[in-house]
Amino acid sequence: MKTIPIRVAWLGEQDCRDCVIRGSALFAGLQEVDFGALHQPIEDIALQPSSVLYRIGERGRTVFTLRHGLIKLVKYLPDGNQRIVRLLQHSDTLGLEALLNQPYPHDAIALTHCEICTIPVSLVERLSREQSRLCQELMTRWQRALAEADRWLAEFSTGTARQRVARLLLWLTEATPGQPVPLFGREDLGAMLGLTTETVSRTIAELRRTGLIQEASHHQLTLDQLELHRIAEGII
Amino acid sequence: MKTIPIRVAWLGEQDCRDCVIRGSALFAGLQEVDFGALHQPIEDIALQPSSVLYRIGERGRTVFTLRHGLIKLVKYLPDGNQRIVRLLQHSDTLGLEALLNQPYPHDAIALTHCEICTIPVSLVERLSREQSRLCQELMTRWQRALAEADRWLAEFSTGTARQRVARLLLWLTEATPGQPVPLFGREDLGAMLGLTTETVSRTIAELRRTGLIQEASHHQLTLDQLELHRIAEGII
DNA sequence: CGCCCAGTTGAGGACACTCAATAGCGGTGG
DNA sequence: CCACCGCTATTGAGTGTCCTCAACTGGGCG
Repeated sequence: MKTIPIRVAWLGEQDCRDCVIRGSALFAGLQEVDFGALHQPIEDIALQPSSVLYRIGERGRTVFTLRHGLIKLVKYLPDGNQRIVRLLQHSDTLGLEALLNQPYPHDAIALTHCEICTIPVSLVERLSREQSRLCQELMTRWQRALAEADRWLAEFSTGTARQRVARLLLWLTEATPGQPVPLFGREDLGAMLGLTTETVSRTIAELRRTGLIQEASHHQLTLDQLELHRIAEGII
Repeated sequence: MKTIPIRVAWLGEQDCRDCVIRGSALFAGLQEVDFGALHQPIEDIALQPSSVLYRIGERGRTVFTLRHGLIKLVKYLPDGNQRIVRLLQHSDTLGLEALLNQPYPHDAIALTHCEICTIPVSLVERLSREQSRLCQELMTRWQRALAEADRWLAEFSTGTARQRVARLLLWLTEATPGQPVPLFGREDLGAMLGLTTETVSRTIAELRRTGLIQEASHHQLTLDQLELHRIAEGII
């Protein structure tokens, strides 16, 4: 795992510079937080594309918040195939399982350049003993993950290849409306959508030919959202 | 919603008779629990097959624990199709979203006869303010739901129809090993596996013809687990 | 410059979907 | 008790989509 220490930062923070402790999402609203006496410091690390944050089965003592970038959570099927179960974006939390002393249930692998806060479980445990408000915040994180999981099951596992690709592209714009959308490797796209790389390739080629997507710059797409929506919903 | 009040019971309880408060899973380990002054009582209700516990979008003030039976969580796609996102079994928790003042994100509908505990959110909120241990229990519930969701995404949305059906049947035996497995309507099975009713029907007919499943009694199957495992993993 | 990997494209076939007709089951009423 | 109805499950034929296997292309990098 290639990590580059940068600076101290916190869960769900919008901007890093003035973020120290107070403004944080997870720790927001807590009074009298004592951050002293940590065995393990909180830090902010950077990951290159395709580097591994953690592996399935590892028992970490760390929870992560994604400050910037995209991370894939990967599961492996008995037949050796892999399936990308979810993508995490800005301000999402990873590795909550560590709070329950459970091994991580996926591989977490960077898809783009990522900046990630590492929070020691011990800190969360200590604070949650004193501050019941933290419990609410944590549950919100769990809930968000579950809602995403359900959505992936419904949207990216049903319908034709065209529909699934369209839905995924639209999903990617949601986080950053108006911005161009990063395009991933065909293999990753296939693993997200339950399709083969060839099918994804063909589908994207066709969308490009009909002008619904255009390569603005290197691996950056601009979308015809209206038409893609119609495809996603099966109108076309 | 057809409900039949039965008796007071608690989250995750194994047996109802001697369950009052102490032995409960969610409330286990809490000291000095004061159950007085509840606006809304805790009760145990029963549901008939295909009756609705709650609907998507409703804002309930209740969390549920399934004591007995099977419940499907249903999502609806933009194109009108429905997808069963998860099945809940004995001792699973439903409606945790109510704790966060969120609307329920699915329809919850009974597949079999069900017995369900209803727990007012107000009680959980009050207790979690005092007892940090409850937070841990709640997170465990969230984690369990998320793990199931991920599993459904991996197992029931990839592979051939044969594989998916085999995996689902095996999943159903896990909760009650050795016991016969209930067989649902083909439409429900299709919605669980992302297949059409016809495909499910054909697949099950073929499994029955080859003797891998046998109808022990009315809608109760006995399985050739060994062979089904081989199918599930794509060895056949 | 040439290698290597990722993406594209093609041909053929397998699988699941669609539409449609039939069979089976359970309930109701004569 | 049987006849009839309605619903669900089954089965069939034909089609379409996606998968498989394989060849080819092109860009990035040593």
